[in-house]
Amino acid sequence: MDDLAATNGTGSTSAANGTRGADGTQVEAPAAPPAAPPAESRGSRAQPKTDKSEQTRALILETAMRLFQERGYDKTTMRAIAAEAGVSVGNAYYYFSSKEFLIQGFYDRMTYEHAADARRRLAGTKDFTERLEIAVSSWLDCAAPYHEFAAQFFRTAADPNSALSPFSNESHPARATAVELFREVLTGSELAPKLDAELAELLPDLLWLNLMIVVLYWVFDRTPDTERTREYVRRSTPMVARIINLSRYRVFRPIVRDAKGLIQDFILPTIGKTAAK
Amino acid sequence: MDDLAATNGTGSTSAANGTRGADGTQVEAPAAPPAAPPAESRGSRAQPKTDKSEQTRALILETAMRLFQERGYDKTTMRAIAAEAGVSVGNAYYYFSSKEFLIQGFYDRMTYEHAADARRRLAGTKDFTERLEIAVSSWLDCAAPYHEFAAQFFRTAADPNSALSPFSNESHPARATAVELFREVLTGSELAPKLDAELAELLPDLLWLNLMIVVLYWVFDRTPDTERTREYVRRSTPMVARIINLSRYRVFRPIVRDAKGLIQDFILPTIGKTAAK
DNA sequence: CCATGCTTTTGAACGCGTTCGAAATAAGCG
DNA sequence: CGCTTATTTCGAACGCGTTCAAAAGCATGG
Repeated sequence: MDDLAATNGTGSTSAANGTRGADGTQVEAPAAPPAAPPAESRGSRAQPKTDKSEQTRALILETAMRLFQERGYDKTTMRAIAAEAGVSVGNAYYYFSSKEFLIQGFYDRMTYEHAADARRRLAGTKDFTERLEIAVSSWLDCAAPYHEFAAQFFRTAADPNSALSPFSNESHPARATAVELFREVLTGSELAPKLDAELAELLPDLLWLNLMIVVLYWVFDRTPDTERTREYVRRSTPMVARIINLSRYRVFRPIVRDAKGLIQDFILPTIGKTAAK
Repeated sequence: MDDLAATNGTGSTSAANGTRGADGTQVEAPAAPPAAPPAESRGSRAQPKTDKSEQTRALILETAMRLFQERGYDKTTMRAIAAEAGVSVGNAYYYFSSKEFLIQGFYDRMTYEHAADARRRLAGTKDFTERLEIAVSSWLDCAAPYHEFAAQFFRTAADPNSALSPFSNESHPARATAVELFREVLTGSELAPKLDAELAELLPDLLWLNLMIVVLYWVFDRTPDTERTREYVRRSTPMVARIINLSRYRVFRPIVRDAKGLIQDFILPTIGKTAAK
């Protein structure tokens, strides 16, 4: 029960540590047009002044992420992280005000890798259903190595008191990155021009919500290689696409209008979109 | 911030200790047709043998629940519970294998009170939309005193590794109680006979899922008296009812059929319904 | 009456996340 | 260079959930 990472089924973006510079800052982005790097600044204690301090911070984060993957979240103690990184516990807390904030960095990176991987795989595909499935499947691939550990992350995300929750934390950079990806999923398809402009404006956020549901499913999925979740995505994606498509027809107008209002007034404001009324 | 219970709208089963037999088993059920009592047996360490042991167990649970309400979950330490109950920490762990299992009892009781309160308020109402809103609003009322504390519970529920999660724990008694309530919400309305039998079979679980969404919203709601959630319920309930109603019409047949399949194959099995295929 | 085997109870001890005052180091300044 | 101030590093210590070996109670039966 030591080498959990071995269950990773996907060949893509396999090296977890390789694509990272010695100073810990992102140096990859081989083919990712927009999308800013994680900018792992929030959640820290104080913005680092010197170079060396930035290095220490990065070192601690790298070490933590490596140990999380190797041993899981609970079994990775702050003392172990500090020891492995060659610093004191107090020093770790100087840069990360709690163990949870280390997850933040983890999640940010994964989201960024997901966006990059998805964009790579989306190139050339025009069909909306296919594009949506690619985007979601790409997430499953990128998240696969962290499945066990992700349960802990999800637990944290479900805590409204936590600053990490993608629901409550409005300026969560990872959320913005993911929503932007889904915007591209939509605009890059031949479905986009046919849709009501107002609805099209909401869709990226809704598709992100759809991803969150998949994530929920995935977290609870215990089948090998989360095969069941993959099946669920194969099955549910065409339905999601169909519902969106049907929204254009007359009969569905009133219900779509109501749903739009409900989402605009009650859902989006809650997840960060500040009254795009 | 001491008397949270004062905001509780329902006058039902007010005394925390009163309606409990000397042997600790439930003896209330003044007017609740089906619905088994919480049966706070699971999650314990070993089934108690003697009378005195059952008393000790009940005393610890009562004390814990009282302190949770008074101080919140995190600030209520196991040592404090033990001290307040007049036992040792080790003894508390003899009856409850972890602090989480104390929540179980808490949640079970709340669910039971909700079912009772909702049934009382449902009497005489036939309109499905109204009935659904009553059931959900009743939950909000019953849960109101525990809003702050509930965040912690939700966090626990979102952990797939926890035995408490209503999602992963198939035989969660609270879930069965709640689903049964929604079955009555449906069957007691004049909408029920008009629906497709197969769909009607799924609906109680789906309405419970709908409640879970409301709970999610509620947990994150920071407005006073969770007024925003109440508004959300007022707004979303008619829409849910309308969608169910529309499912009868021809145009919606194919999409409803697909959704039904998806739910049967992927959703219900995950939340405990063992392949009602 | 003691011996035996069970359930119940105890509280010291462990490992954890986290805090905090103080030491070490670096940076500005006359 | 010394002095002062800010930044960074340290590690002992605190309070927590949890564990465990041992003690205490308690029934049974010889």
